[in-house]
Amino acid sequence: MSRHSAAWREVSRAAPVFAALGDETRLALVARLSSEGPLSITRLTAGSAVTRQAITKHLDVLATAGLVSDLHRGRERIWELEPEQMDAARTYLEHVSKRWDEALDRLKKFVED
Amino acid sequence: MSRHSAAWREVSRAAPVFAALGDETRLALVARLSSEGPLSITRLTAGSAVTRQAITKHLDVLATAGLVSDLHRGRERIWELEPEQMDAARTYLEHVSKRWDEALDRLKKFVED
DNA sequence: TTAATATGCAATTCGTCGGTTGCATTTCTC
DNA sequence: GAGAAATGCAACCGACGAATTGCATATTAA
Repeated sequence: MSRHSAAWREVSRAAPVFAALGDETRLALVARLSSEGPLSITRLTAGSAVTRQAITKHLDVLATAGLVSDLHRGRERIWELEPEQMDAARTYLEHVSKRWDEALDRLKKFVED
Repeated sequence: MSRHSAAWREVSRAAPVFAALGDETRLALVARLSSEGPLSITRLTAGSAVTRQAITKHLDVLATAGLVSDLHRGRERIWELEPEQMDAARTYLEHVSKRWDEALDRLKKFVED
C-alpha cells in the first residue's frame, strides 16, 4: 500500500486508537468507565494493580487517542469516555471484514473461470 | 476491576487483538489482505517501506492474535485474513459503547432525584 | 545442474513503553 | 490555619518491540 493513498491515511488514523486499546490496563480503564460512568483518578486507581501515576499515564495515552476526556471538579480530575473514536475503530473493522468477503468472492469467481 | 471478574477475562482476551492492530505496518497488512485477498510475503513486502523480515515478524504477531493464517504453496507462503477475532473485537467495542450510554442514563436519573 | 526466487534463522541495535519513587502543589475539611 | 486528600511533575529503570544485516535453506525454472 502506497504511503500516500487514501487507504493509508485511514490506517494511520485508526492505528493509534487500536494501540491505545491494546493494553490490558488501559482496556480495563475503558471498561470501568463504560460500566460505572465518569470516575476520578483515585477511584480508577483503587481496584487496579498499579500505582496512581501509572494510571495517569494510561489515561493520557487514551486521551491522546481521543478515547477519553477529563474535567476538573475541585481537587479532583474526572475522566469520562469519549466513544466517537471507538465507534470509528469499530466501523473500520466492519469495512475490513466486508472487503475481505468481497475479495474471497472475486477469488472464487476467478478460480471458476 | 478485580482481576478475576468476567469483565477482566474479556479484557485480557480482547487486548492482544487490539495490540496487534495497533501498529501502522500491521494494520496496513490487514488492509491489503482484505482488499486484495491472500498474498505471499514477497508481494506484501513490495509496497511496504520495511524489509521482508520485518513484514514476516509482523505477520507472526497478527497470527498469534488469530487475525491471519498462512498456507504453503511451493516455495511461497501465502497469508490470508482470519476475520473471527476482528469481529470479536468489533463486538466488544459495541458493548462498551452501549454500556457507556446506559451509564450516562443512570447518571442523568441520579442527578434528577 | 545451475542460477534465480522465496523464505527461514540468528544476532544486534535503538527507541519507546510501562512502571516506580520522591517530592511539590492545589484543594478541601476540621 | 493546619493537616489530610487528590493530583502534578520529573527522573529513572528494565523490558520489550520494531527493524536491520548477514547468512542458510528450499524450491522453481532455464
